[in-house]
Amino acid sequence: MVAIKDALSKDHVGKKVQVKGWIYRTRSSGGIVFAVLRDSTGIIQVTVKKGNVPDAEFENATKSGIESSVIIEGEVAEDKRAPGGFEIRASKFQLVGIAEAFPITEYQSTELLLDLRHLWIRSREQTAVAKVKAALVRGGREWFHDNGYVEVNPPIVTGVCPEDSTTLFQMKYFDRIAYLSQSAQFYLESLIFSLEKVYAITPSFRAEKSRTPRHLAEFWHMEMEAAWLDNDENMKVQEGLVSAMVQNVVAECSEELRLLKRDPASLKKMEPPFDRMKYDEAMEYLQKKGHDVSWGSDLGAVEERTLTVDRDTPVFIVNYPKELKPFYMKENPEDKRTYKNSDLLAPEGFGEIIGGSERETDNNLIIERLREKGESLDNYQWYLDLRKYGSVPHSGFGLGIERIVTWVCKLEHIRDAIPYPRTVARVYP
RNA sequence: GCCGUCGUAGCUCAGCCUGGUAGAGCGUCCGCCUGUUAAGCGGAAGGUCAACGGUUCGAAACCGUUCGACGGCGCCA
Repeated sequence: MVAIKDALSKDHVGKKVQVKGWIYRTRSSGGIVFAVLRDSTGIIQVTVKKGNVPDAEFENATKSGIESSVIIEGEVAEDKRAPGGFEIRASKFQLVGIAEAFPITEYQSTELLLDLRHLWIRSREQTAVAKVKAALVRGGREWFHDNGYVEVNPPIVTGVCPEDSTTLFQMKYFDRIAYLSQSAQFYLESLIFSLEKVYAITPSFRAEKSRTPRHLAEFWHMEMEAAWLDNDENMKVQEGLVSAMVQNVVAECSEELRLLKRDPASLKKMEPPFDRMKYDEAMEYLQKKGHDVSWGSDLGAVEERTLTVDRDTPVFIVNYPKELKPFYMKENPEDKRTYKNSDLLAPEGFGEIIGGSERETDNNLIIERLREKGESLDNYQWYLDLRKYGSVPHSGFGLGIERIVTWVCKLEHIRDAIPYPRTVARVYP
């Protein structure tokens, strides 16, 4: 058995091969059937001529529609008339599983593709995205490993979360209520006191009723937390990690990038350091560009686009006003109106992929901020404990894996960065 | 939560404004075709026009309500 990608080469010309796959396109012309065969590695045209295979097999070839699974044996030939320049001239056509009329045809609506997601994920684009995503994650894991980070497994079912409690998914947990995790941050913070440098890759859940091309209710979260790390060092970790992830895609996914129409040269530029822009500078820049913003304004989708649309590498926006960010961030001693934090925005208008900060170590400040928000301290006792027993300066961040996939694959919508996107309107299939 | 668009054949859509017996392309089925490129030619089947209510002699069309989907904003990663 030969992978289709490998059959498409001069090495195999004149040789007999066996390939297994699914029919991607098919046309017949009386005594000859042209079937384009797809496997996980690529596509190749197969020609089945009457007389070259047993009559019963030829009959099967004429009636096998798109997505029928087949095993083909035949000789590889170079032929300009074949898509891709090579074809297999079948001497055996074994129909394994005949396909009913495939519901996804030339013209498709977004709605249909979402309803038939379990079939649409067979598409070449979805396959390429899945491979790029795997390469990104593997690149990230290797970078963490090479830099002394330990992968840990925080809980998904939790009693308390770092974000706004109105956006938590509630679940019945025996005879009480629990929540699906929005972030592993607090648990990672607890683990740095022994492991010092940790990371986790987990699903995170947000019950935000967001209807945007950047939001999922369930997304994969790559989070890191490290002791003895300040916010500047935190940004160095982020740019090192993101660069390594992207470079791994460049190294391993040239075919997928071609299919996705993403120029690898544009990704090769992702090398540290990334630009840093203070929040104040971002505001000035936006005002110059005609945005109606002032100090204290949040950066919305439109603002992020303006900040990144003309860039070809990511940019950190540093030191946001406190009121725009959560309570656990470290106050910036140089401007007490702000935190020691950063958001990393992907270039070309894609926007935020990472949010990170140095963490507040002063329990009094944390308690004060929680009280201002009207939070019950009871839920946070264990978190406050972390500052009581040998507290250290530390920082961390969360990276949205589907966000980075969307950017690297140049996708129009984040839902195509995951096989089964979970959004307000979709939990099926 | 807010703003917008849409729902007609298996799929993609036209028809709606200006009410009068439901259309096209693709797919499917049948026939022809030994070099097609999501081929070509001929034929056939296929519709409770999202649902409910109203206006009207007459509603896919006009009005209302509901449901569903999609696009955008906010929130975030």
